Amino acid sequence: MTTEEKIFEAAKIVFQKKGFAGARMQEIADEAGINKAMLHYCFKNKQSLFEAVFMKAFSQLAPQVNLIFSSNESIFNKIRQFTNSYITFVNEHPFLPQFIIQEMNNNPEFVIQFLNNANRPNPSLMIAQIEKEIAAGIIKPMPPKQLLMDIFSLTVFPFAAQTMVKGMFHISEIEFNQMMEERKTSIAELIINSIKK
Amino acid sequence: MTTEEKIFEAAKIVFQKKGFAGARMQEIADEAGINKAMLHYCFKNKQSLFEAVFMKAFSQLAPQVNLIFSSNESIFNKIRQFTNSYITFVNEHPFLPQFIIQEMNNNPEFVIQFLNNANRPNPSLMIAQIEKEIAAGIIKPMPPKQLLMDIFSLTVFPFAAQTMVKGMFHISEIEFNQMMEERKTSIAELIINSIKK
DNA sequence: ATCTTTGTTAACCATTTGGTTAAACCGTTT
DNA sequence: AAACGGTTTAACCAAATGGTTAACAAAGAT
Repeated sequence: MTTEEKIFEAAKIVFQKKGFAGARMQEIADEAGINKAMLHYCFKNKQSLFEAVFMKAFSQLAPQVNLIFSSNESIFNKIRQFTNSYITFVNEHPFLPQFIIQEMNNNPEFVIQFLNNANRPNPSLMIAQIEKEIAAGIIKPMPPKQLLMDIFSLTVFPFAAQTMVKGMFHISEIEFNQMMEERKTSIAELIINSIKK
Repeated sequence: MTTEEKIFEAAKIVFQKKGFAGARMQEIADEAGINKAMLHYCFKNKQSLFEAVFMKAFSQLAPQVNLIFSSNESIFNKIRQFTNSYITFVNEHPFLPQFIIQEMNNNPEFVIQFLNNANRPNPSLMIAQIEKEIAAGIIKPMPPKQLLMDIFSLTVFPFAAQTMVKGMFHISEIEFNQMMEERKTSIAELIINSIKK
């Protein structure tokens, strides 16, 4: 692993744990096991190091979302694929959703950047498909954006609110993961049942 | 409004916008229109000012959650009441959910404090009721915690991920609020439909 | 061998930031 | 009006923090 990679991995850990404002350059250096000056040798400054980490995180997650938006499957199968693949992915990167949501709320200017990102989540195709399937009488009439919001909510929220969920239900990491495993299919069936005519 | 109240309100605004680490005492003082030294005259330090704000926020939100947990209604009516009253409440405090989730993730030690809070959300009664109604054949068999997670996810997530949702759907504040208004009933019916035998 | 480029570090610097202090302000009491 | 108490402020301070510098090491290139 090159020094730059070591720094990047360390920055990922620290930024995801503390957020942009809470992260300390020294802590990142310690985590990477190198001198603080190296951070500025490899990356311009805190901001650009953060942006590198954030954009990488986002561009890992975005394609997962686009799976549901642009495949040729029926709505039902898209939903099944999405909940499954999204939860599988996030299980291996459990801090990504809360990290992205938090930093987007704190630095709304990022929203502009991510809207220009090449593989940004683009819901318009999916919305069109929903409208078509409603018109065809396959699913019940409903605002497409609400359906998308339902899917995202059920899938993403438990990860975003992980700490609180674990605390409130008194469950361990392992039990939490088991619940998420169950949700891979239960969420999809919940949604499908509710929209199927 | 007393000076202490002015400070508290200003702190609420700044902490909710920037988080604990991102907030600056000077910015809070400016927002309150008073001298920085007054902050330390009224509150011991940044940490204790933050805790006051956070605990107030939490103790405003927690009772809303307990509505669903401890009333004597049927599950169906509890769900209807909860989605409605929670969304109504959060519409007037739109930053509370993301604030609480964010700071809980960043300072997990708060989870301990909030678990000792008198009016903490305590799901055990609700879980017992769900189990009873399953046994009675009123609702379909399912893990009670999953049902609670579904309810929370659908209700809280759109607020917690507000900035991203607005950005992805290209919707304004007003359209967002309209969507949330619709969700007051649509979420409840979605859940009820899915669990009703 | 030595020159050059790249990688790495310890020490340093400027600014920001949370927090303090001592004096001023102001309404109330005497 | 003088003394007193709580309130408010300008100026100040020490520590933390992001960032820089200049020296040093390692590895190729000539």
